[in-house]
Amino acid sequence: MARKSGKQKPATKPLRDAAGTRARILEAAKLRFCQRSYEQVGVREIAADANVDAALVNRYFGTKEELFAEISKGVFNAADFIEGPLSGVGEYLAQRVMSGPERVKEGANPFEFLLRSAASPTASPIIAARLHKDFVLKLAALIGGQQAATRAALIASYIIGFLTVRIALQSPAVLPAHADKVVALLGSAIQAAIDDPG
Amino acid sequence: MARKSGKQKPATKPLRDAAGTRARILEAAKLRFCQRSYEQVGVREIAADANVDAALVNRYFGTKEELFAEISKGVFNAADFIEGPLSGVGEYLAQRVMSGPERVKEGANPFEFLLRSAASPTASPIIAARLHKDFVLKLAALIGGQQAATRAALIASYIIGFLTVRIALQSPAVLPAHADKVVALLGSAIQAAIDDPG
DNA sequence: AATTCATGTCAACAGTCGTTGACTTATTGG
DNA sequence: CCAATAAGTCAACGACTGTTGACATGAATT
Repeated sequence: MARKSGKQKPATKPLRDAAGTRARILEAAKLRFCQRSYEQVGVREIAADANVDAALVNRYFGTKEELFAEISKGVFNAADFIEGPLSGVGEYLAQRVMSGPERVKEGANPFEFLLRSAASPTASPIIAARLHKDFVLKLAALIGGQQAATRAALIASYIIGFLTVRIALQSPAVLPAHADKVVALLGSAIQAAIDDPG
Repeated sequence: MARKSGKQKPATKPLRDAAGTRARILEAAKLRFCQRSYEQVGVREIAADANVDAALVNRYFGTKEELFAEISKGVFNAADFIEGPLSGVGEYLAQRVMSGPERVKEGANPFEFLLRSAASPTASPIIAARLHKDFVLKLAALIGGQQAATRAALIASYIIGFLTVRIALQSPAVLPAHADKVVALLGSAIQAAIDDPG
């Protein structure tokens, strides 16, 4: 019953699947880079999570830096954050950011990925380019108006700062108990940057 | 003329001055920790800046972590940030943060020190405790009202996020050319957290 | 002046890191 | 069925790190 007898797809899954292991390495690395900084995530650690040898990581991606750059490509997705009319985006983003940490599923919060390695000399230029191209400019196009990129960057900075205080520093002043106040203030700050006439 | 002949103070400065070298190490370390993260600042590097041997650093401060903790004691000073009536604090802080990076003199921006090592597993608990005790709680006492600590932590998060985008990521969207817009939006966001009735 | 103690220097240990080359094993094509 | 190639493993290199103990040298006290 459990054994498939179909002829098209191989019944016995191949012990060696390049695309599969490559995907496993990518997934394991993404999770790790969302937890710790670029320097503090080791290739041996990533390899162990993906159940492969450490040498395979370099074999597939060249260097650790290239692996990081590969992951950063798919991390930011402005469309995933902005949906619906612009009027309620501030509160929506604030709520989503406030209730963030427990949602560590397949997606893996882009801003968590960012803030972990924002201070890394190797990783920060890579991250900065992604933030600008894949978030700031896209969000700027959505909100429009004068100096839209500057306003969009400010929105990104609000989110990054809050997640730094909440996740990295684990400040007791922004626990879930204070979610209402946080969402109200952070949400209106974001909304102010969106609605600003320029 | 140049040589002092007083008897009280030694005219020839001693080649070996424990307090002096200790201070030089502390100063050199503070500057380095404001530039890079805890892990990426080496004790040999600090020692070279202070013109001493690397072993002396451990001799004076025990471990690198204890040295970091020692520095973090004097970094935050809420009174240094908040001055005058509360009505103009938002814009004042925003302006100060916007024109920050070039002011790398003796003071060394506390938030620069913070954001560099916010993602370090070793340093972040130390920093988090200082931020809470020496900034959030003190600022909360100043602004008053309900949930003052939460509002103060939000103010800290705005500053941290902006400096992360501005200094660590060097975003082209928040260059000095856009200072007016940045100060207006960031300033009113901070002011909103201050004036909030609770 | 001689001894004692603080101050500074040197070399080395033990560990981790990214990376690489040689080797083994499985899969596929002829 | 055998050879060729892809996929995976293993061990090791070289460079770095924080830390420590033994040693040298300055200053200060008796």
